[in-house]
Formats: sequence, C-alpha cells, structure tokens
Amino acid sequence: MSDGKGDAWVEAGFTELARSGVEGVRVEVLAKNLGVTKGGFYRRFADRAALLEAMLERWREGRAASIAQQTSLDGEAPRERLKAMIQLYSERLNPEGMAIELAIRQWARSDENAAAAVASVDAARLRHVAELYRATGLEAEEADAQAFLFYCFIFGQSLLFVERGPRKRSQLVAKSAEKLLG
Amino acid sequence: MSDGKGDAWVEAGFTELARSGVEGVRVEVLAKNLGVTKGGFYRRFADRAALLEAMLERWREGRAASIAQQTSLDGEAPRERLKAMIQLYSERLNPEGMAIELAIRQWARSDENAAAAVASVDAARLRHVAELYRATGLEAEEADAQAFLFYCFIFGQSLLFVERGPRKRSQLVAKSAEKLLG
DNA sequence: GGTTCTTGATACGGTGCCGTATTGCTAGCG
DNA sequence: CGCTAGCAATACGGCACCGTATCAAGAACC
Repeated sequence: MSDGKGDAWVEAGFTELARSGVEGVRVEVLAKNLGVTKGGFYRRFADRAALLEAMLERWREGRAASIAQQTSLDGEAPRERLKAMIQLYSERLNPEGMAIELAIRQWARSDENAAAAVASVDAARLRHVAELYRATGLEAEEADAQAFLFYCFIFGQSLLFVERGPRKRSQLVAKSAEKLLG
Repeated sequence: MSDGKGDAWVEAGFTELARSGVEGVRVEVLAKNLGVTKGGFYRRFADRAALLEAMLERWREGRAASIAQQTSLDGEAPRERLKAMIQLYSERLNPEGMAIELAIRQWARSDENAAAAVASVDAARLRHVAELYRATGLEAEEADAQAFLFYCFIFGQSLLFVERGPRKRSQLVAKSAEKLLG
C-alpha cells in the first residue's frame, strides 16, 4: 500500500469519486482516464473493493494530517484559526475536496468501512475544534456543542443550494461565520 | 403523471433512492422489489430518465406542501415551530426522509434538473424559516442569515458521524438547537 | 546471450442493466 | 362462442463493467 505506483489509480479514483460518487469509480473508467488498459490494475489491487479500501485509508490519513495542521495554533488566535477553517472548507474555495467529503459521506451510509473512516475523522475534527473553542475560554461541554455546530455548518453549508448567486451566498456565509465565532 | 398507478414505481424509486442513491434506482431492481417484471414499466414511463423526472417533480411538490404546513404558525410561537422542525428533521426521527434529502442533493451535484429542484425547495425553505425568525423580532438581513444557519445545521447534522452513540448525539443536537433558537 | 521478472495489452466469459419486440392471458363485447 | 383490446410476462440484443488468463516486450541479472 502507498507504494508510489498504485497511487495513480488512487488519485484517479478520487477524481472520479468527486465527480460522480463511489458508484462512479469503475476500474475500466479509471483505466481510460489514465490512458491505460485495465490489465495492470489487477496486478496492484485484488479487485475494485481493494481500491476503495485503499482510497478510504488514504483519505483517513490525509484528513488526520490536515486536521492536526489546521488546528495547531502556532501563535495565532483560536478565533482566527476557526475563521480560516470556514474559509478553507467553503465549497467555493475547495470544490473538489468538498465533493469528496460529501461523496464519502454518502458512501458511508451504505458501507460500514466508509462509515468507520468517517466516524474516526469526524471524532478527530470535533476534538480539535472543541479544543480551539476551549482555548477561547469556553467550558468543555459548551465547547463540544459549539464544535458540533461548527461542523454542521461547514458541511451543511455545502449542501444548500442558494438561488440568488454567489454574492448572496458568501454574504450568508460571512454573517453565519460571525454568529458561530460569537 | 401522478395517475395513481405509476405511483407504485415512484414509491419504490424513493425507497431505493433512500437506500442507495440515484445510481441504485434501476428499473429491473424496482420491478423485483414490486414483485413484477419490468415489462409494465415501459408502459408507464418512457424510460428510466422519465421515472427520475417524475420522482423529482413529486419530491418538489411534497416538499412545498410540507414546508408550508410546517411553518404556518397557527397560534403557536415561532420558536416552538422552529424547535419542532429540528426534531422533525433530526435523522433519528425520520431516517428515510433524511436519506432521500441527502441522496437528492448528491444527485443534484451532477444533474441540473435535480439541482433546479433542490434550489427551488431550498429557496422556499429559507424564505419560510426567515419569516419565522422575523416573527421573533429579527431584522430581515439577520433573519435570512439565521435561517441559513438553521438549515445548515439541519442538514449538516445528518452528515456528521458521532462515535459516542445516540445519547451523546442527541445531547449535542439539543445544545445546538438552544444556540440556534436563543 | 539466455533466463527470469516486471508490466502493459489483449481476449474472454460472466453479470446486471437498458430498452424493444413478441407472446400469451384475460376480459369485455358482439 | 369467437374476436379483439389491454396488460403483464418473456425473450432478445446491446452495452458497460468485473475479474481472469494469456501474451508480448523490455529490463535486470547471471
């Protein structure tokens, strides 16, 4: 795993995952995208399920790393960190990352491995963000709830379709961010 | 459309949609679930796309009706109405409805008809909930933002996997609801 | 130079699904 | 009783995909 060569398949898998969900990551499709025939795929992976598993593992690791990095406040104020995270996850800034996030969550609704991965990532996220809120002076319980609300906003935000264009949308996001940061 | 007979197919379609997303609603699968062969399907629908369209239309209508009903406050305090809505949409109470909601949103990411349906439903929802917030005394802009946050929470909540069981979860939901209504 | 190892290509059988065409049953009607 | 219209079942061809097996070409090593 993660041997540097199979990575191309995993990479292509994420691209397709973002575009059309788990159902869209087909080995023949990935092969076409890579300009290769699927012959080599089964050399690296036992089957399609193994690829999905590798993707999940990779996502889990990637998220863990990025969470630790995003929430480590080296010198910065916790509020600024939180604000930056909202920016970062705002669908507009990071459409593919967000699409992957949502696709994996949809996937997790019918696959327990995916569900476990999401659960562990979410736990880490909530823990770190609650930590940030605690650093602003909140009680533990209060900080937990605030972190929960924070992430509900992050993901919920990317689920809502706002008709009146990006201007109205970013205005709503900004105002909501204010409310969340108190 | 909505001629009472094709409804069985639409109904089965929603069940499958909730279970495994748009990709899962296959006509041969639905036929099997209905204990029928797919022969009759193509009598009622031109093709699979027509079924999906009918489902979208039906969902749109159903949501419109239910929004109007949920947010009409006949004698009740707006705050209570909002609280009731959070309860109603809480995944635990209404898992299938929520699954459909999420599946359609995932679908909307790659289908513009679905996107249009979601956008129009969301617009109606935001409008009505903003109205409720206005009834609690908020300014228009403020009410819009609060409504946005409200729905982000509703849907985001159903996206988060909380490891430490339903007790912890409902505690978080309750505390968050307070913050949203306070 | 020959042997083995690696890696991609090709070919194949199988499955699940789509959409169409055909068949067969049933019921209503003369 | 025979005829036809309506409707569900069956059969069919096609396609996209899975996974396996086999083959060809080059690199690495002896």
